[in-house]
Amino acid sequence: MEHTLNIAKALADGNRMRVIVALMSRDELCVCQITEMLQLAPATVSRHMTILQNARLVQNRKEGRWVFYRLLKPFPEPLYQWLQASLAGSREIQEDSRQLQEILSCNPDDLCRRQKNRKKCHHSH
Amino acid sequence: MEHTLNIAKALADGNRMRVIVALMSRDELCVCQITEMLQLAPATVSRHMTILQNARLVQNRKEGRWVFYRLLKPFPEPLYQWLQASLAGSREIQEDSRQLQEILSCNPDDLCRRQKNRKKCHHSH
DNA sequence: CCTTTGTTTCGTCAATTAGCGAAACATACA
DNA sequence: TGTATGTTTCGCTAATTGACGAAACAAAGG
Repeated sequence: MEHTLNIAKALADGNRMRVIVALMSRDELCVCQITEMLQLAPATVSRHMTILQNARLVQNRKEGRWVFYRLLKPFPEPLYQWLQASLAGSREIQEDSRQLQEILSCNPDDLCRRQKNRKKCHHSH
Repeated sequence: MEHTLNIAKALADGNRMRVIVALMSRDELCVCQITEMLQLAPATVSRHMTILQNARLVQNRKEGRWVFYRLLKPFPEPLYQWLQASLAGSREIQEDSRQLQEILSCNPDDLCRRQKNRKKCHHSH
């Protein structure tokens, strides 16, 4: 039961659920892109991704300085269908999807620059 | 997303997952029977069942002093299939199933008497 | 009524978890 | 080799959660 329970625990967090659903239609996402979508500290995102990876829901691929995550294949089919059916109409998920289009339209470099600027901005407060 | 997340949270606990799986093959179970299976305090079991009910995974029916819980229909089909497939071979679940046969073989009265005896036994330590 | 009994609610405590910043790591590039 | 940059690990804090016992509730039966 342990593995099944780990999957349930991995999904029992709103941010992690958003990531999984995002990956269901996006093939792969870089950590910095996920960070942008969730609006969390990189350290926090990294921690979430580790939990998802330990639950064997995602896998990662390094490319230079970037780490890209994707769903681990084979992804449990019933789980996939459940999330798909349950969250298709969710406002938050749709908003994530819309924002991801924006995020993906610029390359990771620009994205990370944008994040750095935001950080500076926060410090000025 | 809130409802979907509530379901994931409801399943993200070993004891609650055991209850759901037990109800997948047992139609309905009394609180005292679930208490016997999980070996937890009645108050704790009641709390778990409330969480499952708020997630709309179970419903209850009162009969005299007893409260029987069953899966709420319609139970999300993909979720049902996922649990079925993932936990069919689980040692713990099989052990629960075996023990439930025992529990169900005596009527609730005897069961609760047994629980009371165990409680007295604990006090004597 | 009053007692018994099964369940739930409440209050509390210990354990777990999500979040962050700082520091460590790792990789590219000057 | 040194610096910049993306990611992860570590240490800590605040919030959440699971567990229990005591007390409240609800239903049956003397």
